[in-house]
Amino acid sequence: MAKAKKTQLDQSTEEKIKAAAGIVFTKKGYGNARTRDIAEEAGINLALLNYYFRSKEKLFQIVMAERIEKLFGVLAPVLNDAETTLDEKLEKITENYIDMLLEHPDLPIFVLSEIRSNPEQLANRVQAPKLLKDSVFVKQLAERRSDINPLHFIINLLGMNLFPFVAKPVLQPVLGSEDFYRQMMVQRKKLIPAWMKLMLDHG
Amino acid sequence: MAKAKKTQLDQSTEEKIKAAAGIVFTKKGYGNARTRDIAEEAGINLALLNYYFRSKEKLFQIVMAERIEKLFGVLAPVLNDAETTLDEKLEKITENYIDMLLEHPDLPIFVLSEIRSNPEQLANRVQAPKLLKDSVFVKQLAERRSDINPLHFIINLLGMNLFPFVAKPVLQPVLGSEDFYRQMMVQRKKLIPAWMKLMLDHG
DNA sequence: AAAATATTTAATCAAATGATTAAATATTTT
DNA sequence: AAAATATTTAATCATTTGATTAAATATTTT
Repeated sequence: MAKAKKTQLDQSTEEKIKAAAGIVFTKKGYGNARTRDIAEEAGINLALLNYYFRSKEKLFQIVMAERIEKLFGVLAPVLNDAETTLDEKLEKITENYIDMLLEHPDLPIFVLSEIRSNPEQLANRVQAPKLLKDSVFVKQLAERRSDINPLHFIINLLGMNLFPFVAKPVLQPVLGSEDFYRQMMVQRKKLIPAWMKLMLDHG
Repeated sequence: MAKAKKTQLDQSTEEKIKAAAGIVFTKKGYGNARTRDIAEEAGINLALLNYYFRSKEKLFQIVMAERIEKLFGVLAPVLNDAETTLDEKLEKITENYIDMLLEHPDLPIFVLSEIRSNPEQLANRVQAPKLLKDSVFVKQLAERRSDINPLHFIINLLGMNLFPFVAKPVLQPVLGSEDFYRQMMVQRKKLIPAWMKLMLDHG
């Protein structure tokens, strides 16, 4: 059998296709993406795509699983860290999200819009319920402000972090250059935790 | 010519098709939507769809123009109202948005995701720049807090209002029933202006 | 090197899908 | 009512697109 080299090539070509699929799916969405686009983006033959992954659908599932993990995987470790304070968690989540999203700006809109057009299949992959009920974060919040509904608080935190990326196609023209957009988001790394603390301390 | 009755039927059938297109496009997105789905949803023949609107693309443009107007048209009149205070504007925008979005929950994700997959054609239809630079709202904010960047402030306002709808497919399972989701959003009509005022008064 | 196995491609298929056509039916005008 | 016009449909076309096949090439094992 062709083992050593096979594995090497496998990885290389398979990864190339996966990466290309990620780019094309994320940019166009499942329905607008053509398998030929993906093959071209990967610099390979169309048949090869079906040789490695059985179908467009299968390839999409793999890409989507990675993306969901990337978008929501940031949360769990921070929310459940017993060593950090509530304030530190707000800072950490914001910094992690904005750093990551500056690298992958259309991740949120891609994941959320695909979930919308196929909720029964995708929505359950995000195990948000646990985090929002049993996490250390929720307990810390309850101790400090038992009158604040943790769900509202988390929606605000995620909204301030994710929304500017979801709305990027609309905001970009307002801001002009890509660079100025970036500056705004970097500013928010400090601002968002401050606003969130405001909600904790007053109101 | 068949004028009177023609116009009546025109309206009726044309509107039926447009409404059906709105439903199908909004639910599935352009790429995943089939013209046959739309025809079926409208209860008419496929050919009739092409008789009234030349193509899927043309029909989509019409639906999209309506949706963009619906999503962003709420803003301009309120932001430019010289008769209301800044605080009143925050309340008005929040109430308008949440009332409207409870009726059309997937409007934001639809519009934003279609803009993303076709920015060159759609992004410029939203004339956000003017509102965010010359509006009465921005002037009032500058008078009260010249140190606050109005763009950050508006992103926060829109994020708190729109994000829970953009993320609805993910939040819904957390909340359980549709009814509880609705309750949360109704609560936010009072909460969001309060949080925004907090940012104005402190920080 | 020969055999076995894995990888890649060009060519092709079959189904889905947007669009058209020609004919039938309904409505309006004269 | 007849003619003209508008509306609707069934059938069909042409293209796109996801997928397959059979053959060619490369790689690994023996």
